[in-house]
Amino acid sequence: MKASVETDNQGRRHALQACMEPCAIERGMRVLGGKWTGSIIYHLKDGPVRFNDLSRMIGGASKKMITERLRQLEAQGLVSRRVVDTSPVSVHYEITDFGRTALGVLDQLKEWTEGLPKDFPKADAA
Amino acid sequence: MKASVETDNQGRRHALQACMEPCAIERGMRVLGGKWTGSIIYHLKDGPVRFNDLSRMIGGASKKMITERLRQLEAQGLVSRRVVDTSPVSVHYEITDFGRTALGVLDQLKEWTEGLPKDFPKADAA
DNA sequence: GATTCAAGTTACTAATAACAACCAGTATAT
DNA sequence: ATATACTGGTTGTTATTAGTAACTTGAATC
Repeated sequence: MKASVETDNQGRRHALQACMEPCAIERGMRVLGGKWTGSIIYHLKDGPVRFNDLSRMIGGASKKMITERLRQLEAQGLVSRRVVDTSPVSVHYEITDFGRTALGVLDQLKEWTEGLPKDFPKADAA
Repeated sequence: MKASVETDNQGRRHALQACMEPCAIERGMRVLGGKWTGSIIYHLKDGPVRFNDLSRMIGGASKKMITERLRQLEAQGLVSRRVVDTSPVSVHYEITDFGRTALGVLDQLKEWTEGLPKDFPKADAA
């Protein structure tokens, strides 16, 4: 099942098993790889978090981005949204069981990243 | 080492361990999560591949994207580029030992994605 | 002599991400 | 009482990124 390229009897090259629709890696990245998506899921792993708290925890991301990603994750069933009738109302975001299945990937990514050289990426590797 | 939010004695909320610089998940995603980056690395895992072949294998990506990603991966040391003096010249891209350290993450992502429901993401989950 | 291949570039357009400022409504601090 | 901080977002506008198709130079093949 691996992609390859062959030369036919007329010297023309054709791809076999080409990923014409994005293959697994790519599809997965589009679910988890959006900017801040991984961080959001990861910050929800220990329990529900309120919108503004999440926004505070993920320092670099604007509220707009947080909102967009949460909506997307909610639509995909990785995260659930619950409005609590306090005053002022609070909104809790919680990871779903389905969302938890992604934590393994994120854990491993985190571990990999933490093993990178401290100066990575290097200055010349814009 | 987990992020949290606390309320101080004046009722003000502050983030602890906030990810002011992008945290590990986010930094990792920026290395591996660029569009097509994961696919490229993954397609190099079985040995060197030539530019146009790679381009053929990754059907959805334009040559421009492939070029850009390869340059970036090369600058970061995950992939190496070698010009072979054939006629016409061919250019081989090969994953480095360092690049191989990322394969674990990609493998797990691939597995996770393949376990997703066939209709994922659902039509209403734009 | 026209096409095919190599490995890319170039020019241009579409989609995403970025921030800061703002909104309504409530609660607390001075 | 009034100013500020809180709630969970939205709006407007500007960067940055991704996208395509067409083109390039030079050698080999039909």
